[in-house]
Amino acid sequence: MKEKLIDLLTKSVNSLTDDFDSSQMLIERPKLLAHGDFSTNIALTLAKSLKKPPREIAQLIIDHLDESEVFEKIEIAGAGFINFYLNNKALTSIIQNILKHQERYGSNTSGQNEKIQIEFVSANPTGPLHVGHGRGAAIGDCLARLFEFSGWQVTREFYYNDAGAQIDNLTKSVMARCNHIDPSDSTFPEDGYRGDYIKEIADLYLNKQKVVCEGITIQSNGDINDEELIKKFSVATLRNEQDKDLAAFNVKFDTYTLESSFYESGAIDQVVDTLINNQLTYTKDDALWLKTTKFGDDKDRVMKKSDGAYTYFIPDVAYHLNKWERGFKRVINEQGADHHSTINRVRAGLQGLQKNIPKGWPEYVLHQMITVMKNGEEVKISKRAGSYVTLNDLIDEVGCDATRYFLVARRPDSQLVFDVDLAKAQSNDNPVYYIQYAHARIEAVLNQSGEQLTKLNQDHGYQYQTEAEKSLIKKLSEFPDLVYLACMELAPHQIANYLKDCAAEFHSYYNDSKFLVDEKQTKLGRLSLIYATQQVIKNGLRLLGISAPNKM
RNA sequence: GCGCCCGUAGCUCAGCUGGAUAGAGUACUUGGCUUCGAACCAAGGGGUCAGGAGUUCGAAUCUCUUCGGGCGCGCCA
Repeated sequence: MKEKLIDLLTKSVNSLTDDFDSSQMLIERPKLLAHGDFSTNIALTLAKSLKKPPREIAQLIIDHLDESEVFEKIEIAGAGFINFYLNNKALTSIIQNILKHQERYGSNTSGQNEKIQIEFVSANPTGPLHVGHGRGAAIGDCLARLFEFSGWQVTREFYYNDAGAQIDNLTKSVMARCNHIDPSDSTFPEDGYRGDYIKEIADLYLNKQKVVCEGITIQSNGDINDEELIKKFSVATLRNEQDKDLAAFNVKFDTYTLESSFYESGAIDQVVDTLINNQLTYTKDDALWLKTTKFGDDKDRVMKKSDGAYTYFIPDVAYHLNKWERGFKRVINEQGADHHSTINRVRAGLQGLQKNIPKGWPEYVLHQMITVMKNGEEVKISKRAGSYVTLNDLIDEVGCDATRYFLVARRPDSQLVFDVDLAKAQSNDNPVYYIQYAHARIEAVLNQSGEQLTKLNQDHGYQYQTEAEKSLIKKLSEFPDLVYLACMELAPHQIANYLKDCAAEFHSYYNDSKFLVDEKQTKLGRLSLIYATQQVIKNGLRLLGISAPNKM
């Protein structure tokens, strides 16, 4: 529809002037129904070069427009906007188009089946997932769904930092608990993790339990001095916990990659050798440095510490090289904004390998921190202090659907305040129920209609004329564009907001019109509209990973 | 001090590549169920889009600047 309009307008304008850059032409969907179904500013942008008043140009464009069967009327408004109003045939075809494509309505093939990897959550296996990880999980998973819907071959990946200093801290913490050292005790490891879950792991270990992670069984022997075993046991236990939480959050991953695997495969040594060979390193203070400033970083970074261990970012570079070698031309990393400084380093390290990896690769979506409020006070999230708002708690108390909606409905880069009491107390006022209610309400009407649903996608000849009807149809027709945009802009929150608007249009229509009327044509016409609405809501909710219940 | 993000209604937040009268939820005040699901709808009040300057037909949106908040700036990840 839009393409057709662009085509018509371009032809018209070309007959008026040779000097026309079609990129200046903006076709939009006006917010107000009174401004039509489509609108263009073209006359305004041409005013200067043609040296004529915009409204006069607008009239000329309309005069030169090829007759189209799609529009009921075309008018000039305001400073020189041209507004297009769809006729009934076009409105009906929008509905029929939705009913024809069903669960594929809104999808597109812009991805051309290219591979894309989305890495998200990637929490360290040092504690349960908290609300911040939940935000990452919700955003990352919705992005993945958006890309799938846009014709991409998506791989969801989770990266475990199971090597490095934080794992040593974890191990020491569990060992301390095995020795019955309380976190308040002065001999408890200074950088240790103090949460109660550490004690639970220690108890399991002391009771000689076994833990199975990714098919590998780790059997505790209860030996409180077996550091290596305690490490493996703790990491495996926590990974299982995290996987369980994610499963409860309706998030699944295709692949898991372990930081330790790059040590074992020698990939890290290779990266270091390459960087040394490319003469991008130097030694200072007994440490090995990488000249990341050559690639836009604000200072050089230590690769290898004076004690011989690598800093975290070398494994990160090796990991991303691995992603590149796996053939992902697009990689999106979803992570918390507190990690934003790694972006430059990872990209710099990759450039330093001189393997023709694009400068802006990989892409990043950063979500801002969440302030958690409880009992009117801010809860500081700190794994080390053991104060927590776990994702698991939220799912238990607020529900998976509501939690997902809440965490994905805001722009990733807005700092959001998650008031736990409010989310619990007002769970019935959560917008997600408003949307689901629309879906269930339509289901109830369709059930009582006594009509075969397959009859609804035949031409019934009904005239859509009320504001509520036109406004709802317009909203439904925007869905495919919106999906495309949300995907391009890596902004899944737009889907959430759209669904709320869409549900509002429906509820408004519901109170405005009766569907189950005697007059057959009216009944079929209206039912097909709400049937299409239900389909769009269902498709949208699926993109958010939220259920679309028929009853609630 | 330097870098990134943000500042929109009392509160929580939308506002698409600059467009027409800046929107929604919540809270507050009213009205609407003997008939398709009231977890709903309709109406009302509530704004210096943090302040200032610039760019242009046109700015919440782009640029600069001041102020305010968050995050990062480690041989932690």
